[in-house]
Amino acid sequence: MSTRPARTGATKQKLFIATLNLVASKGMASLTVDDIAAEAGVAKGTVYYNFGSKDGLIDALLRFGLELFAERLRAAERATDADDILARLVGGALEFFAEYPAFGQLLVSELWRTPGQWHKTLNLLRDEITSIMRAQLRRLADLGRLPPEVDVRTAAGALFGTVVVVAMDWQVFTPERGLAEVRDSILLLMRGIRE
Amino acid sequence: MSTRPARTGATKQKLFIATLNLVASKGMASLTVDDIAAEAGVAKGTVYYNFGSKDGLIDALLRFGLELFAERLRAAERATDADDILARLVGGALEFFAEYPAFGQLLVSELWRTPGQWHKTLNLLRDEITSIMRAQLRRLADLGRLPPEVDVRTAAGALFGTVVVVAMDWQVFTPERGLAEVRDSILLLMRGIRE
DNA sequence: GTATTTGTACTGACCAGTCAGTTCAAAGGA
DNA sequence: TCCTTTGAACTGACTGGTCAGTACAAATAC
Repeated sequence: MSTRPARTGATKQKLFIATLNLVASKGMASLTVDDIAAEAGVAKGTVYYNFGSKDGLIDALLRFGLELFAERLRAAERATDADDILARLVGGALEFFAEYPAFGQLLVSELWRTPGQWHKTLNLLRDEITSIMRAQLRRLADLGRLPPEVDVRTAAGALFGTVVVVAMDWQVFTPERGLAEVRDSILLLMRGIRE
Repeated sequence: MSTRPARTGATKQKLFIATLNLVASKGMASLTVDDIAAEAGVAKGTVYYNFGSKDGLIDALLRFGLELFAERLRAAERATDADDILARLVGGALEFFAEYPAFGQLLVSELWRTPGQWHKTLNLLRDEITSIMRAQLRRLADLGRLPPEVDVRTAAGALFGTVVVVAMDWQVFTPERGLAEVRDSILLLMRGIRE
């Protein structure tokens, strides 16, 4: 292909990282384009050259991050048995949030916002995530590990909510806990509430 | 308590409702004091007379709403058996989100934001909510319905996350489903993933 | 007669987005 | 080899609008 998209990519990535850093330290509310540019060591105009608008930047960042997230989840597709499916779904999600905690924050604070310009993008990407989860839950159901009356869509939502909230709590309140420990708590819980 | 000046309460409530209406229709991002005052049919100065600042208004609204939420959850305290505990926790939460969907939106989009002025308030109130959940989950554990190795704190987080996400999805995507149906999906799911 | 509300006009900070100008590496002559 | 051109990438001072918060005198409740 073309000889050097490397340069373009570098600037965009610097801006992504700067944005995530600022979200982590100052929060989404006080995120200004001036700050992002300064943090990235780049002129404000560069942001507009590369992304067109602040919304464009956030939109691209969301796509970028959710693609990484989806990749982690797809690890579950390679699972061989039922226990492995759930363990990989939950573990993959936790891995992602451990690696990009600021992204979790960004995701959670934007996902259910009513009208933002990038709401459409988000719902699209959310569908991608939950469809991966739904597919794996359907496998679980086929293996007889999920009662047939359970609505897979609801289950996917519940799984997503559980993992996101537990991951955020983990990062914020008990970061000293290991990933495996947190993952196993969730798995144990999911198998543990019985009749 | 002191005899309540009904009038003050009325104005404050009008402002709460107006704020929730605007959050529902236009989102949190474009929420202005001028709009809120207009929506409530009140002068801008009145907002400042009653709440001191925009943050003061949001802060008070958050306290107000989370207190209502906590009340719904406390219904679980009156549960007699184990199944009833979970059903009331989940049902109470869903009831609340069905009645005040805008509040769910507000809650979710602000809860994990890093530094906002009212973040401290939110975490305080969040503790109130999860401590109610923790107490009930401990009861479940005492009744032998939760494996002793399950960390109650994690379980409370998971339950909270599940209910919030499922409730938001319900309101946004399938509002035609009945509350009982959604509640039962969640309960079924919680009891359904087995070894 | 005190507490609350109104209406209008104002200030000043803040910030997304613009744009005329700069930099520089590669392409293309001569 | 040296000059010229091209254009993509980048710069940062500037603009224009928005909005939280203020001021305050008059009106209206309680």
